[in-house]
Amino acid sequence: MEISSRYNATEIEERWYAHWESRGYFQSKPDNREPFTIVIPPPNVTGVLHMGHMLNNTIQDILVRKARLDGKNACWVPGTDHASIATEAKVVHWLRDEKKLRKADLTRDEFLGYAYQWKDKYGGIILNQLRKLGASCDWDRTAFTMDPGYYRDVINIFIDLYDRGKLYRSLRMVNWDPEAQTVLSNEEVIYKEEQAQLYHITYQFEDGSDGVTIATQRPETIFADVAIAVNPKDERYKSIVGKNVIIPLINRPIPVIADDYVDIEFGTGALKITPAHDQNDYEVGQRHNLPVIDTINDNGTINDKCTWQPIVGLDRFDARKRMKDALESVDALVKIEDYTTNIGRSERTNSVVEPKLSLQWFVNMSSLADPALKAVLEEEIRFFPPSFQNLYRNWMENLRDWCISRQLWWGHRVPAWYLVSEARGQETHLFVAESADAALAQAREATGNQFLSITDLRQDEDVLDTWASSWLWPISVFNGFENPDGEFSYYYPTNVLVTGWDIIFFWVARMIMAGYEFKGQKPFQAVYFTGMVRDNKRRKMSKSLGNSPDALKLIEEFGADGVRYGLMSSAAAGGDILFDEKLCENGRNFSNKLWNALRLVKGWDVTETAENQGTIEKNRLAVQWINNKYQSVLTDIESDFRQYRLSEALLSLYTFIWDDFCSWYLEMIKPGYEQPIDRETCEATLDIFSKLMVTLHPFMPFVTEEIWHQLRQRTVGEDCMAQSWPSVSEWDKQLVTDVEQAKDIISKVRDIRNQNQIKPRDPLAMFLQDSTGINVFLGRKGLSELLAKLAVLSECTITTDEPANAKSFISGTDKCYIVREGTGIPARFHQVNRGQAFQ
RNA sequence: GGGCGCAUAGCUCAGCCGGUUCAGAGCAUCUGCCUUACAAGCAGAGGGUCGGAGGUUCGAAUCCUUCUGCGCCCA
Repeated sequence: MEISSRYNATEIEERWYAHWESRGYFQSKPDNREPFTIVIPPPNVTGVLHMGHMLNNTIQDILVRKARLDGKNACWVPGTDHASIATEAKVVHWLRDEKKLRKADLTRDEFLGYAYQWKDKYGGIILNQLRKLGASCDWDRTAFTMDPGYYRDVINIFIDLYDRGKLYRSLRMVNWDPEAQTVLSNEEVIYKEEQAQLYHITYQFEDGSDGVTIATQRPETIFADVAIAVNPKDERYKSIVGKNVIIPLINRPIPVIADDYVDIEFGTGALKITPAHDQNDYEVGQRHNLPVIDTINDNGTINDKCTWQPIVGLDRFDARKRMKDALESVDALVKIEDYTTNIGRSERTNSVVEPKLSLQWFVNMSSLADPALKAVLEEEIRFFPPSFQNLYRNWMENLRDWCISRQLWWGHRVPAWYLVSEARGQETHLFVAESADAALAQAREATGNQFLSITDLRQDEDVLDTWASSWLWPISVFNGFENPDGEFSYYYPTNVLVTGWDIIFFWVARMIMAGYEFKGQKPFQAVYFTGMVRDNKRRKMSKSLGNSPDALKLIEEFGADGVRYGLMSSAAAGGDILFDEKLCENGRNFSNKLWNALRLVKGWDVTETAENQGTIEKNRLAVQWINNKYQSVLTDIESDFRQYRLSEALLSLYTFIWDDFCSWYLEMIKPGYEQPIDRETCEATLDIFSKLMVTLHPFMPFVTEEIWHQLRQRTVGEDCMAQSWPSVSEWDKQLVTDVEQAKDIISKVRDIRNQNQIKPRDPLAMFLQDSTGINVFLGRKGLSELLAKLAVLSECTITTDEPANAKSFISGTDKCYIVREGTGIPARFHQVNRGQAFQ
């Protein structure tokens, strides 16, 4: 049969994926085997595959395939996240651009109808793309964070936390995204240094005398000021504490107060206090019983609490532009200076986040954090690499309560009801319940009014933060809340979570909290943190930069195996990957190398026995060597897997296959042109080749499956992915060492050829300096034949004298001499060795 | 401002609970090859005071101190 000299990935990959699926290899059901469980970090339901997903899912697939080969009951649960804010933003844009609809003009139900349309159209695209990568997920288990059962779990957990006093509603300073018009958690605000300007503004005393100069970056907020604060230790201002100053332009008097919070060094040492628009100012205001004047609307425009009319209705940034001239007109502006400061922007909309006082739902973190912190510090949950423990601890020890309500519609609606009779934001009765009816029953009891009806209640409009649902993922996908004694008890805790370190707080920490809080158990044994995929300039790959290659095109070009290789070959756990297509090219080339090794092996004619005894011994030595060295490599790989050093495992396999198996072993046993090979060697070669395919399978599943089947006639179900991982046994270290030395000698002979322009085919004579060691070495059966074949020697003998005209080199402690045919070979060697032809 | 981490070949990194895989790998570079599996290839080669300085030790890339330069997290 003619086999193409190039390996063609695309046609082969599709075929084998379909085959595996049809055989049901990806499916898992509880049985008496040891389980190996991974839950996928659910991608955004309407997302598309990018480099980060490919890296992350390749790693999971490697671990799952390895576990299957190890005979474990491997279960990889796929699924998607509803991604509340991200998806809602996409739906809003879609409605605006294509349907010419504004969210504000739709009812909640109408909007959700459209959102589901969107989800049905784009949801799950990414899961199909994962199939192209070879991901061996149990697709029957595909979960979604808003599936009915999952939804119920999220709501019940809300109620449970509320009932146990760990979840509450409170008016607090929050991060407000004026564009999305929702609150954000601290983790959703990205702080970056930006150029800004510091306005030095003078507030005169009430009597019109000089006054105090403050520095602010936000001059438009002076109308919300309620005080000027100075440090009580600041000599400059001691005398004015207690006096009043007036806000420029509106001439409203405010007191000068003293508070330790003020930094004497910063700006002028005097600070304007604006409790509605700054977290720290809010706290200062609380301490001094100051009022709160909120001058900014939810959408970021100035409202009429601002008593300076010219900016009312303007966006806060447009308002700021008006301040320079206005302040100058009343002589209040001392100067404007440039400075750099950290500005917080919304992770989703990139708009500048507004600190804002708002009534929201919070989860009390302190009681949840303790066991979660302990578990990681005591390595009940192991982190790879372990250095992420520090980051984790740092965050866990400085936790603030988690704001879990969001002013969005797409998501799990807060299961709280209020009395219609009580004004919004002023509710004194809360009814937290799994349904309106249950809330009504509570309401009737609480009010003593049996005539209350559903219409007397209104449900909270908000939905929950996405992470307030995904923190239940490892539990809920196994139905661990409704049926804790079912398969949940078999699969949980899961074995390993593979995710990017950038969501260690959002998700990893919270899953750990949820595991202990709701199940009293960790959610996973280990966390493998992947690095970020960056371009070769170290920039994070992103759509906006356009530096991210199209994932599917990469797979088309290099094959899924090639891309998997490319991603893994440079991906130490936790370390960032500087991605280069070159890496995938190496992977594709590796597939091709394997393919050509197959072509060689399949091209041989087989005879029952080798042509002579020397060949038999040489081949047996080669076979023993490759099998023994394989054991040593396999031992390393096992150890690498235990430590999640997947990149190292792949690299040592790559080196072993390419260098030892292809470049050395196959050359050792390769018969001469159009010569047959003996059956014993051929069979041994097919065996080791097959084992190599099994070992490489987790990393490069497609090409290994294809070659596995080409190597031998296989029975139905005898597939590479369904094999047993080869077992590790002791190996003959001396044998391996001896052949390694033979390789060293051969390389050095080749180097001598190179340096002396001796053609590879010109035979040379080699003499080894007599010693005990070299006698044992050369006495090994087949070894001199091996040297003779690969170094192309006419003879290979031990000598006590240095031959004339010899080139010499040292291998280990042994001295070797090379002599060109007919130029310096001692006569007695001719007599002894002539006629013992090496092939 | 508080904390964590990194610095090893031209590039990307491994080694880092001290001594026989200790100076490594891949890529890149150079030399020679269209040698009947593979040019997506083959055979070779060069290249590093392990960031600087000091210390502990019989012995340091590895441990300690300090300096320099970079990165990250939190405020």
